[in-house]
Amino acid sequence: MTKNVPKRAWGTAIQNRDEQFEMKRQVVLRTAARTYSKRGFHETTLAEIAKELNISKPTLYYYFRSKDDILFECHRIAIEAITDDATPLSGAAEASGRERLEEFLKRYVRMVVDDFGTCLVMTGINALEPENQGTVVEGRRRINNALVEILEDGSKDGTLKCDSPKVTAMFIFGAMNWLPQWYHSDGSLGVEEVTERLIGFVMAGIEGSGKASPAI
Amino acid sequence: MTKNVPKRAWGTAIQNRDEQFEMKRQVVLRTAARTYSKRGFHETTLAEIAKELNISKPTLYYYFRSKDDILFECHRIAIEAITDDATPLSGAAEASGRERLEEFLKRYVRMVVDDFGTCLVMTGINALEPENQGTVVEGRRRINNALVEILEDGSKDGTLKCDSPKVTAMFIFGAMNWLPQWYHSDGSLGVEEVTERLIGFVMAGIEGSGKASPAI
DNA sequence: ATCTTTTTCGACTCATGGGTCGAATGATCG
DNA sequence: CGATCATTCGACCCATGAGTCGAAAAAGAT
Repeated sequence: MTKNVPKRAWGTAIQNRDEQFEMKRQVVLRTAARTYSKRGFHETTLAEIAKELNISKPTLYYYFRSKDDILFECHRIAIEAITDDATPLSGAAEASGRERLEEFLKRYVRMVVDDFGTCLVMTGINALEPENQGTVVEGRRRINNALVEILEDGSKDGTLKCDSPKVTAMFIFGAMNWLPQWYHSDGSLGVEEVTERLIGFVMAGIEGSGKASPAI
Repeated sequence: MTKNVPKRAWGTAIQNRDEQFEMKRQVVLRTAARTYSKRGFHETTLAEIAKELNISKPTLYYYFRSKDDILFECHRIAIEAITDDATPLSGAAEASGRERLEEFLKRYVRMVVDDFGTCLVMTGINALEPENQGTVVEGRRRINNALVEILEDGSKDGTLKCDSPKVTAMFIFGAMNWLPQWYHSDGSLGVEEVTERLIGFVMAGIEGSGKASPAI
């Protein structure tokens, strides 16, 4: 049952039809993700996206079923970028909690700073149709659990002193999900530096989120 | 030039017309803020809000100019809740940076957990008409600066060891602005407890956001 | 060159929901 | 008890933008 893969002239540099199709889809998605993030989903019209790409609105419908569909794909890509990576979500089992946490933070920041991640975080799920909402919520839940798990494991192996991992996880996600609101990769501040500072902030913060603060 | 304040029967318990008017406005705003937050601004129709209150859509227009206007008012109230409080935004001048930070966090959390604060954080500014957008952005900028200032002052007086206050401030706002996404005041976790943990997290985290994290 | 399939778009449809109008109802006052 | 003002709503208007259709152009295939 070997697939009938056609020999092609020009080698692999020049794409065949299917590749072109897929490529165009990707371009639409990136453009959409950026515009959705910048101007908001409902404020963005398909005509706008089409214009940006110098194509017509019906052409968009040749590649996607609906406006929601485009948004959903953006979300899916972002979630997949973390979920389906080579390494499992909660990191290599043999690594310490602290190491796995650092790795997780790096990956998440990388994701959230990218067009699709930014889109995931900045456009709510409200716009999605119910069925797709479920999928996205489920994906986010898994990412969520992964972090909580890491924090718990870190507490057990002693590399992270963290009681109330659930609450702490939320603080951490908050700090990261807010990134797209202020961080612009073309600014003077590099992603690496921000990531470093975030890691520092979180690592130190974890110790503090358990202790009661001094009496008021 | 004393204002002609009319004597009223029934004392102050029963409201006069102006008070009723204002009261009804408030009720609309609260309902709108909640619905906007829960379902999203664009997913919410005015008919819906009207129905929830057992009134008709045109009646809403007797109290507000437009759908945007309602949203704007919600944002305004939230911002005012912090900005126009008795104490100045950056806290009493004689207090230490650390004390002022704690106070700021408490006030901000209180605000963001309230209906209007939640609405401010969860509905983007994209929906607002340009002019109002400016006002809201300006308000948020001032709150932003207040926190940065506190962090800077804390570094100077030695009660907070924080270089890069701007980045740190963003982490902090992120952690707090994410609260409405997961925290529900009717759950088992009290606002006070969350606030305590947040303060702990932030206080400890600040120290860490300067230090470079250990090499990988 | 001609036939087939893929890709594109001009010109539509149409549901939705924000916003308006004028008339009806209710309160207040002299 | 009218006269006046505040409040409410049923019925309407209408701009907008998502989505469709059928036909034309482009790209391959034979």
